[in-house]
Amino acid sequence: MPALPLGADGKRPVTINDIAAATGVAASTVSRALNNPGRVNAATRERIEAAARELRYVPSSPARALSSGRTRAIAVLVSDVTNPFYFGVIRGTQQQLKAAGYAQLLIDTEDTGELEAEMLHNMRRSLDGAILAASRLPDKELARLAGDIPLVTINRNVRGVPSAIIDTPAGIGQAAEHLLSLGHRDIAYVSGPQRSWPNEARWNAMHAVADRHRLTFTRIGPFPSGRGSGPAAADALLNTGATACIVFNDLLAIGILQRLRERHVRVPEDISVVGCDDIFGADFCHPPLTTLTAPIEQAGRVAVSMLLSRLDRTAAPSPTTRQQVMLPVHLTVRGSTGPVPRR
Amino acid sequence: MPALPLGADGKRPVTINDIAAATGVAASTVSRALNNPGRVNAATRERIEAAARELRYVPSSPARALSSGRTRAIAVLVSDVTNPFYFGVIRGTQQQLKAAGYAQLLIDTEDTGELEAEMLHNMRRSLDGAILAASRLPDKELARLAGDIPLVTINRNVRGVPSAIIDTPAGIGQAAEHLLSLGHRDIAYVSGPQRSWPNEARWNAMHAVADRHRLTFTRIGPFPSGRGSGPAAADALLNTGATACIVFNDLLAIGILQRLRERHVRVPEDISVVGCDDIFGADFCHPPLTTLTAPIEQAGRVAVSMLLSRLDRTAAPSPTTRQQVMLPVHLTVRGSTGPVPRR
DNA sequence: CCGGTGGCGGCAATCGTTTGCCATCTTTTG
DNA sequence: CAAAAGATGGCAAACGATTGCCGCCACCGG
Repeated sequence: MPALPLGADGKRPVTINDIAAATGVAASTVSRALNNPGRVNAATRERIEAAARELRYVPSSPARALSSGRTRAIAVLVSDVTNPFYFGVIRGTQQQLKAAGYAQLLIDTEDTGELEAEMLHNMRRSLDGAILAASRLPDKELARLAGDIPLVTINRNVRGVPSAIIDTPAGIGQAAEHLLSLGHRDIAYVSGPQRSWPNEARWNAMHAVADRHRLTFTRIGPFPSGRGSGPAAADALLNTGATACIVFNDLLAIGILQRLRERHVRVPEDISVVGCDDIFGADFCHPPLTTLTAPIEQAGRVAVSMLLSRLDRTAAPSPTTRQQVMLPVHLTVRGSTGPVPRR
Repeated sequence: MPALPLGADGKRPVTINDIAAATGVAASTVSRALNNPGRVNAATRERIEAAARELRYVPSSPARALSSGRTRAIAVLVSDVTNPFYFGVIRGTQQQLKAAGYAQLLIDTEDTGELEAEMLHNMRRSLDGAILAASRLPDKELARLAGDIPLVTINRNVRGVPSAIIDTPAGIGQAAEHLLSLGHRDIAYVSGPQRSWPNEARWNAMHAVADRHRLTFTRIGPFPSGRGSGPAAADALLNTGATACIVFNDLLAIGILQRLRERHVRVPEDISVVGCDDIFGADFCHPPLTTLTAPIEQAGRVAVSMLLSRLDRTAAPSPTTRQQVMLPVHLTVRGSTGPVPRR
């Protein structure tokens, strides 16, 4: 006999066969009664269901996965579980997955593309699909992996891979207008990680605004997107002489705020700071951060919906579901932005 | 034929049999070569390994789980994924699990004991064990579940269930002494959720300090442990006339800080506030929060180690591993505490 | 009265591994 | 040199479900 049953308390877990024996039907009938109700007589089905309840039967997901090929597990890959941005993603996906009866496997890729690809490849067999929040993988490899296993990305636009995109670039427009209306002309973009797709998109959006107003915005960075990069970023920022900045994300912005405070640069009197995402903490840091509020949880939910709808569909291409869902953001003005300082 | 293989791109996933065929040995030998290297001749093993690499073989975890009874998956149950306290837990467990080759299943119990018990029961078959961070279950039921499936708790002391305990109560002593030395005599404890075990432990510790100094501390609450409870808690706090408080956790403390600010009560000039846990944000809220710094990630890592060591051990009771690991905390003094106001 | 049809249930194969047991061959030992 | 012991590999039975296919029975229409 292989490994002893989990319980350790002697009783072997209840299987479909126990129910079959208890009700005097075949195991196959039990399986059908439980999964495919229409296929079996109402009376026997009820007897079976009663027995199942009685014996506290719980189906074995490995066994089910083995024979059906579906594991009812979805992986959610984030580049760093401690980044509060992902809290929203985790929560949103968790909610929707639970509602659909799927398990959520959380994977931290530690910001490296190799680990990401490797984990994905290794778990391929035990997953029905995966959601990639902030993938660091090159487009090509991403497309290849999407052939291996159903994928949905968040904030990453790759041809052939469905995705939920938070339209922060559009918000950048609002943020820039906000700063311009306050009189700022020298605005800097504080860049996040180099391989990050949203990072490029945000800078492009800023650049477009600059062009429209016949201005030139500067860009500094790249910086890793943690609070730890705050000091370096803040110092670089001060060097540019800009009176305002838009920062890749709130985490970095908060780090900058802290450093500016240390250096006795007043925010917003001396310099205005705008973040992106509106993460936990953006409202109670000091000063409270003006930021682009992103519907992060919603993005998680949408990503799950897209993935599940792709799984249900029996390999039909289905033109009904969109391949890209764009989610709007809005500017939330708090205390970190103000009028341009007079020279 | 049941459900089509995942790939959708035609190629059936590589199995152990493909390797067997490629190398001219039996499937069982392949299995042994890969899992039990000593059991098979070095030369053939190498041939097998080469073939496995060549074919990019990845074992099917469901199949493995089915026959071996072990899934190599561990659930981590938290009561609310958005509570930053759990970020540390999630990260700590994630690290250690990944290192040991286990998958992490994250489950949000939404703060209800029923859901917690139900999820645990339903997933029992597909898990090797579970880590309960902040269980809301009664001791008795917890002990029962521990018979079903290997369990380790964090911050919860139940006879027979191993646990990693963060010794916040000891820290409470430090915090209280800190406040006493600043001249405070009227100190309140702002209570967290009623069913929370650490909550009681913290209050008991405070009570003990009060007794030692022949003082009486007041207790207000219970409050749900979110920032949303801040206003109610702050208002109740002001009613007590206390000049300082120790709050169940940082999240609630930050909520209180915000409300006090709204009501133009100055911190720490009018009232001092101490939190617990030192979560993300405690250092950059306003004013920065004096708090008990808890080794949360470490708790997660320790919990995983305890669990895994229990799993490895072939059902031996093993007196070597401790059943309780106590982790020390320390007081981190920041800006939210100061001398007692003069009347 | 007979063939067709549909409802219902059982049989058995299958999913991909692990593992107990046995067969063979090689070594060691007394 | 025979017998015991060890090394190595194969066979086949699990593990617990799902599902294609077949058989039985009842009912229906012509």
